[in-house]
Formats: sequence, structure tokens, C-alpha cells
Amino acid sequence: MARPLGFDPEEAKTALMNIFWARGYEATSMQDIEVATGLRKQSLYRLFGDKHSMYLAALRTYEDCVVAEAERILGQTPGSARARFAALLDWVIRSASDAGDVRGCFLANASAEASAADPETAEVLAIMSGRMASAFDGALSADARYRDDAGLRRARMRHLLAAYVGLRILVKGAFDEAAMREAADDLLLSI
Amino acid sequence: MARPLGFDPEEAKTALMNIFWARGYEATSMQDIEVATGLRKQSLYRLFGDKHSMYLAALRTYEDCVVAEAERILGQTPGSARARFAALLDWVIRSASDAGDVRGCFLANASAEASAADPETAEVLAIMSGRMASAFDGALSADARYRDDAGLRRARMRHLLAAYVGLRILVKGAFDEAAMREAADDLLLSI
DNA sequence: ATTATTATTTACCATACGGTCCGTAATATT
DNA sequence: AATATTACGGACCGTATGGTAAATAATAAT
Repeated sequence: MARPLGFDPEEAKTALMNIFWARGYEATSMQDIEVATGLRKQSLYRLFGDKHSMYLAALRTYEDCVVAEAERILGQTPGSARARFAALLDWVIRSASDAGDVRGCFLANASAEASAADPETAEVLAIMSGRMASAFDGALSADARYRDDAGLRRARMRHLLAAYVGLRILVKGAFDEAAMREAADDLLLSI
Repeated sequence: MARPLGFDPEEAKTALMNIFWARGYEATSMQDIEVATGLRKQSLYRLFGDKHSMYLAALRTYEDCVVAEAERILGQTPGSARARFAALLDWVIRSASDAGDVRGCFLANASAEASAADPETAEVLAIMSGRMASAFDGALSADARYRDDAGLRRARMRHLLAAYVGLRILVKGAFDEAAMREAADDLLLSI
């Protein structure tokens, strides 16, 4: 009878997400991963395969956790498109200021990190971007004028997505909370 | 009499900028830098000190080259604020599509790369962000309504800067040329 | 030709890196 | 207790990494 796992794989994935999100792929060593997960390399290799596969698992965990939360906010906030985006941006700003979380957005960070840009990573990133784009599209559709004009909706969705990604990069240093709120408020005027 | 340098330090800095911009700090090894610059490590260490100082030199070169070019475009394009931003965004989109340059923006990439986030790097990045923000502020001032309302100008500047940074991240994979143009056109409607 | 100074080339260094090997441990079943 | 199976811990691996040491080279001045 096989020895049971001494840890929860989901917790390992969450720890992987957190460390790779904070530090990026190249700057996170296996020793860092050991410390973050509380597991030894051999256990990690047994479960995930290699460092790169751990990275992909981290990205997928982010998708299931953070991208899904953004989708929930955009999809379930009652009212207008603007109200939905306001809720999303408020969530972004609050996590940076209240929780002191300046990791930005793992999707944006990973997109910026060229070294991890192999086809598999690119595919996971594309899926996540696609989900964000769809969620943005859906939130805009709360307003009749966007429902009735697919071209406008798509262009606005792209603009909003670019600004969202930019805000999540700038939260890491260039923009303080006040600047974030100012940018967000002006962005909401576009809707 | 000392032996003269066998290379041009400015060319070395440009080569450093290009390799670090393409690959980021952690994923660029000293061997990569040797290949990119055509110089041996000892020569590089003599001139720059250490790898991190080479990175700072690369960022400063980017500031003098690319940030300065964006400033020139925004400052010297005749006409309205919108025309100025249109020229800037066109330049961004054209470098991605015509020149196949998908490195994005070194400033944005460096901001996303947590490992290089020591105080010195943060300072260089802050200076560059500040220059971009000032250039955006100046370009908006081409229109009387922005000249006459500092609060509006500042909020719009922040929004535009976020969207610009986001576009430069998204150009690396999530947005093709058509998507870039669509997002840019919608962004220009905000001005 | 010699000299002093800096620059380049080559070899070398200690440590870090991602990954593998192998002995021991944990478990249910018999 | 013995067994088979998987899981974990610790040691080990070959290569990569950022950096240093030392010999040789380039140059103008004497």
C-alpha cells in the first residue's frame, strides 16, 4: 500500500502561485520554492515534474483564483457597466493599499517576462487574457449601448483591458493610491 | 601611456540596453552579455563594475534613447493633444508590427520584474516614469481645456499613462496589430 | 629599447542552479 | 511480521553563474 501524500497539492499550488507571482520565474530558485511550499525538491518534482511545470501550475492556479474572482466581480456586481468596472478597480486598488500587495498582476508580470515565453506559457497566458477580455466584454454588455454595438464594445473592451494591465504594472511603484484612484476614476469616464 | 579602449562605451551601452530589454535582468547571463556586446567579461567589469550596474546603464540608455524619443514625439507633433497622442501610439504600434519589435517597453518590463526592484533601479524607473508623465502632461496642455483645468489634466494623464503601459505589455502577445489599433483609437476618444 | 599605464585575454574561482539517485519511511493488506 | 507500493529526506550531480586573478598586449613618451 502506497504511502499517502504528506501535504495538500492544492496548498502547494497556492504557495507556488504566490512565490512565482512575487518574484517571477527566473528569480525564483528551487530553494526559494522549497521554503515557500515547505516541501523538499524531490516531493515537488514527483508532483509537478520540473520547475517550468511548477510555473505553469502556478499560472493556472492564478487563473482559477484571481482571474475567476475578477470575472465574479464583473459578472455579479449589479447595475451598469461603469458600476461593474468601478467594483473591479476598487478591488485592485484596495488589495494594493489595504493588504500592501504590490505584486501587481501575475498575468501582466508573466507577459512582461520574456524568458518564460515558451509556447506552453504563451498558451496559458492567452487563455487568461481571453477570459479577462470576455469578462470585460460581458460587463460592458450590462449597458444597452454596448450590447447594441459590437464594434464599440470590442474597442472599449480593449482600451479598458490595456488600462487595467497598465494600472496593475504601475501599482508596483510609479502610482501611489491617490494616483491609482485618479487614473481609475478617469478611466471610468470612458464607459 | 595607457592602452586605449578597443570599443566604444556608447555602443556597449546600447547593446546592453537591447539585451536586457529583450530578456530582462535575471534571464540575461554574463555570457549573453558577452555575446551581445562582443566584449569579454573583464572589459565589461572594468567599465561598468558589476552586472547590476550594467543593468542600470542599460535603463539609463533606454531613458536617453526611447523615453527621449517619446518626449520628442509628444512635444513636437503639431496640433492638438489628440494628434500628439495619436502620433505616439502610432509609433508604438508601428515598431511592433513593422519592425517586429515585441520587446514592449523596457520601463514597463523592468517595473514588472520584481527581482531588479532595489532602490537604485526603483529610482531610475521613477525618474523615467516621471519624464513620461511630464511629457503626457505637456502634450495634454496643447488643448486649452486641459491647460485651464489642472485636475482634469492630471487625471487624464494618469489614465493615458496606464493605458500606454498596458498597451506596451499587451503588444507582447495578447494583442495583434488590429487589436492594438482598436484599443489606441478608443483611447484617443478619451482626449 | 625601455617604461608606466591601462586594456584585453584567458584561466580560474566559489557558489548556485535545476535536477537525479538512493536509502528510509509510511501505509494497507496479508 | 512481511510485503509492495508510493512518498520523503538527504546526498549527490554536472553545469551555469557572477566575479577575480594573472599574464599578455597596446600605447605614448623617453
